[in-house]
Amino acid sequence: MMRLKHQSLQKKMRTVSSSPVSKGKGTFTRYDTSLGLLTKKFVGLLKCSPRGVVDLNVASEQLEVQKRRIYDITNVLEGIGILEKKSKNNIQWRGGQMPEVSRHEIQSELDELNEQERILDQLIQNTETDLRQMNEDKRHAYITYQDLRTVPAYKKQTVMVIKAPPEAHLKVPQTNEDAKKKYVMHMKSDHGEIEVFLCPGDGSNIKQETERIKKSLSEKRKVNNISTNLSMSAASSSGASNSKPMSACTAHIQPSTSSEVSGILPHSLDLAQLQMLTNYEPISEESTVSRRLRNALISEADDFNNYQLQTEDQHSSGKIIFDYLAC
Amino acid sequence: MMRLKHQSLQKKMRTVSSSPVSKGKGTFTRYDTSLGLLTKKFVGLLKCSPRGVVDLNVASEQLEVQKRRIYDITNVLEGIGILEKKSKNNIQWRGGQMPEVSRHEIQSELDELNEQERILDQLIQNTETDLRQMNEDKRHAYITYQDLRTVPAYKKQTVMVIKAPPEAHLKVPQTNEDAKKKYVMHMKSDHGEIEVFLCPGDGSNIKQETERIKKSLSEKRKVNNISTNLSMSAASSSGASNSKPMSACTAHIQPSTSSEVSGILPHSLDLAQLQMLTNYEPISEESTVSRRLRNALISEADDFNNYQLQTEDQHSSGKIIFDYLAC
DNA sequence: AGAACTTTCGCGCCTACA
DNA sequence: TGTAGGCGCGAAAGTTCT
Repeated sequence: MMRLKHQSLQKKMRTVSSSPVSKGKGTFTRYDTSLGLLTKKFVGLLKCSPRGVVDLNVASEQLEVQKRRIYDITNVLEGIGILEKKSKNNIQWRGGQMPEVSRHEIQSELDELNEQERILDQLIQNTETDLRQMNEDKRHAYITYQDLRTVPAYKKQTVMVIKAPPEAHLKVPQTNEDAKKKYVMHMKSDHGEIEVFLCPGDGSNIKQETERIKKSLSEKRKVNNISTNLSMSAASSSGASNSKPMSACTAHIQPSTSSEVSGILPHSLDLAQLQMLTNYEPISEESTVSRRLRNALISEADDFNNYQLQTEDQHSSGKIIFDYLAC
Repeated sequence: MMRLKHQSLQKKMRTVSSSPVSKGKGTFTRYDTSLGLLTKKFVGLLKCSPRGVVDLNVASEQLEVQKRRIYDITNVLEGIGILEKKSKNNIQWRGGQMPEVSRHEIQSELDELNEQERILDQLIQNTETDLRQMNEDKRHAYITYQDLRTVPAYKKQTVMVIKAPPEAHLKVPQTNEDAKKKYVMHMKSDHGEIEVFLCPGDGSNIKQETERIKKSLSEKRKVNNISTNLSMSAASSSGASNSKPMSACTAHIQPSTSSEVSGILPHSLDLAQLQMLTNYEPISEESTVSRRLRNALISEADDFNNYQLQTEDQHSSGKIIFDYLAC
């Protein structure tokens, strides 16, 4: 082969091409003669060669490069097995499968996921069993004020415990002025009574909140809708002893019964309620929590749109209704 | 990066490996440090790297090569698009499809084959049509002595025209002493008569051949087998006028009819016979021609083994039999 | 903006090998 | 006695630090 000491002539006027930042016209960057680009060209040449056979000398002059560079390419491609030296100066493309890198890796990832699924299935199984057992013996199916206050996610929240029959409906509709500290809550029961317990944070203005609810309840009862204003920041943020005696507010709302406030949570809660109270995650973001709450509590009825109307009709026929408003 | 002026230390004791002719122990050939092998190693390293990501520095020391070499590899692999520079000093394997070289070629080959099939279908179609038409109007369904003699492949052959009913059987069994100039031919017909015409080459010993056959026929008729000796070289090899009057030998073989020799081919041939006579190729090799002939003439029955026995039974009940022997 | 490094890699010298 | 190809120099291209 030719021995060229310093032939700057070789670098003659290149066909003006280059992808990355080839500014100026006559200026050609390193990219123009790069191995990568050359490889592309080489493969292109291979593409239109019959049988995928290429003569290296031909390639060399066709691509206007020293043969030395061609060797670089063929050697590597041969290395990964997609090329084949057919004879002197002749290589041939060999389609075939690529080395299938990271196959083992995909496999292990798959195994991992399978194991994960298995574990989750196991957990579901366990939980179902537990629930079944728990449902059979409800003697200890209750929670205390302490239990509730221990839930980290509820620590700085205003917490209300609602006791209602299974078929009861609860809705927390999307407020017009979203993202505002204003929450509305509707609830109705066809067969049993609804009880609402306020579980304020420690040391805060319990009395104030309780008073508000009481006031609101007694006021609104005449109008079918019982609502109350309760600032969300009312719950104190200063942590203190959790072991103090239960302090809650209960609102029994029945047409024939007057509302009252109790300092003790009832000894038995409905299963569904228990679930919704214990099934929490340690998430502190308010919006998330409230959204989760909404999702958790709303039952079958999506026809709550008609709710307001129905209320009026059914109130006098023994239905229980409770509406709550906080801003 | 380190600048190594002439570090023969770099080429230290290699891990003893090498596939092609690595003789001696300490001796390591160029192959040990070849780009091809290095590429294999590199891919191997890639294989067990999580996510197919590899740090070039790590690869460099792991494979015990200058980083420069790694660049050679990555650049080429990047060129064909199965690697990707993820960031400085980091590349990532990209599975994906290979450039699919010579796809266009396969496609064109496919097109070509399809076209070829189309043409063949067309030819079959035409032939069928022609045959149908020909069968409807047999007025011109005959060939002359000239026609036969014009067929180049038969020019130096001894040619016999056989006229027999469609259901007739013909067999040219494999001779024991193969490749010898000895041919045997059996033929039988259940319903119609068999006619055999000899079409000798021009100027040759027609009379001799004819006489032989006649003699043989009359001799063997009593023994059920009609055979004749006929040297294959009898047909002349000196080409002359093809237009001379038809000269052939006909053998009518019927139990109740005496054999005769006619100088003229009959005016109508059976379709199948026409086919077998005209369907030739310009092949001059004798063995090929005879094999083709055999294939063309043998009909359904491969049970010709029983032939000799059957012959005796059926000869008297109106079956026609013709055997021919040439050596 | 540009000095000071680092990384990338074109390029062709030079030799193992046939 | 060439070819095939290892090998590393030194410059271009990128980064980081003034």
